[in-house]
Amino acid sequence: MFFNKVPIGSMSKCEQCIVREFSSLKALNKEELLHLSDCKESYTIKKGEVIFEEGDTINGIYCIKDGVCKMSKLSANGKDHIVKLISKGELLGQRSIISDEPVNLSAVALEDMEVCFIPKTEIMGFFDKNNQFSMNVMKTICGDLKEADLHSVNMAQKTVKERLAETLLYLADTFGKNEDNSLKVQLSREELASMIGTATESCIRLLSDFNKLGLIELAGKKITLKEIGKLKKMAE
Amino acid sequence: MFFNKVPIGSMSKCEQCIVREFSSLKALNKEELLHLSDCKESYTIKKGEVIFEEGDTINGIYCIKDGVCKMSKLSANGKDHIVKLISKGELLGQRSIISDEPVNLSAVALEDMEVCFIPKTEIMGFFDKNNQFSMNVMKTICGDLKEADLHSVNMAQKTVKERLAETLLYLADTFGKNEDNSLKVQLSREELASMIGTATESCIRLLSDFNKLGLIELAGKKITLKEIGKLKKMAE
DNA sequence: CTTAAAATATGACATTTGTCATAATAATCA
DNA sequence: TGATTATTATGACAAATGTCATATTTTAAG
Repeated sequence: MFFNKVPIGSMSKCEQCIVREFSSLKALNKEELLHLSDCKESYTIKKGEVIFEEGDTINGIYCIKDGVCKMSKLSANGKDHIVKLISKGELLGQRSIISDEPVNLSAVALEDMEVCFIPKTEIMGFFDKNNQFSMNVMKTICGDLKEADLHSVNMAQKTVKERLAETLLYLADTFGKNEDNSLKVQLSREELASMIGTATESCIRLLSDFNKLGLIELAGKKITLKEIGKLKKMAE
Repeated sequence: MFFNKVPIGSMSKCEQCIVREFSSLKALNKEELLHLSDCKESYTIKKGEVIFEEGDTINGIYCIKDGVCKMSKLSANGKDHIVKLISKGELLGQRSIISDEPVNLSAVALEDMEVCFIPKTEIMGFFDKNNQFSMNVMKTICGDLKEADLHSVNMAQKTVKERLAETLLYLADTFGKNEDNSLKVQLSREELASMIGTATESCIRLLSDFNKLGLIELAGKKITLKEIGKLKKMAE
């Protein structure tokens, strides 16, 4: 890993970290948090940097303090497929650590990020001693599983147009909008296509159609949703 | 639930149940198994019967002693999509119990089944007191999650032909073959189509093509894989 | 066994989506 | 800034897939 390690001086104490409250880590007690502060490492990751790649063995999990990254998988035909986006407050790499297997997805920063790396030994200790933490992790993974099942049904049953509408709404709901009302996460057309599982040209074409229909507004990379209701109907 | 409850006399003790060894329940100790024997209920389920339906609240999990069932989800367009098949040795409903939510998939028997119902309270007790059990469940769900992610990538990136080849191989690998070498699990064309996410006609047509190419052999509902190697290549 | 119903099969055609070519625009860098 | 490259956009066409119609076969029911 070649990230910028944030110097000691600016390292925040886990106890005071708000982000922690949004993840399974909220179950940790004072003592555990103090210990965690000592062994975690803070990193800044620049847009486009790879956190880990499919097949890598990781030795801990990443707690995302800020920013968004894409989780993708290389398909047999050589195309990258974005399986999901992960953002502030989520943990990265839990599955790999629990299964004791290499990661099955690649993680790449979509914008500048701040993350904390928590060593595997530490996590395993929490599993061992803190039942609530284990339950939290289990619930998170169960939520992920539900999402994933729903996702494959959508991929299998919905048209590209429906999937595009749905994805745009998801991006707006999950990552919010800028002051000018445009989507906060900026994806290239290629990335968007790779999320909905279609060719880049098809994605561009449909965006163009949506634009002409007045459902969205395109301005360079910026996408603004204009007719949420109609988009919802379109996503079925 | 309206299954046939197997009378006390024929109820097997969990301690002697071999199937248990294949699931997370293998972590249970003697004492826990004795307690489990007392509170579990055995059922036989006939082919086609519904174990639970999407949205149902279940009050425990099912341990599958024998048989195969399909887990499906209704998509917005009204079509049923089969997300996965579950068979002997697997637990049904873990996600729902852990998340404390209704089930998100329906479970329907594809053949006659034997299952044991284990009440939620019992499971929660195991989570509380038996760390190894919790870890086993976590690992199982992590495996499911990995599968599910791979599944959506396949749905998104592969052609119907590739998905059909892949699914046939999966059925052979996972559920085995009869003495005549035909696939053990018998799915209707409609069900097969619903697994690979395509129209029934398209599925039939492709099976027909595979047949003409000598890759498989069709005899009524029976499907026999003749050219595993070529099918693997086809599935990419 | 006969008949009705369901499942499987096939053809014809429309629609969706992918691919390749090329143009227009935006971003990057010397 | 100007040149170069990457991204976005659009057209033309081919390939894949869905839909509807209609046989044919299999299964179930009486």
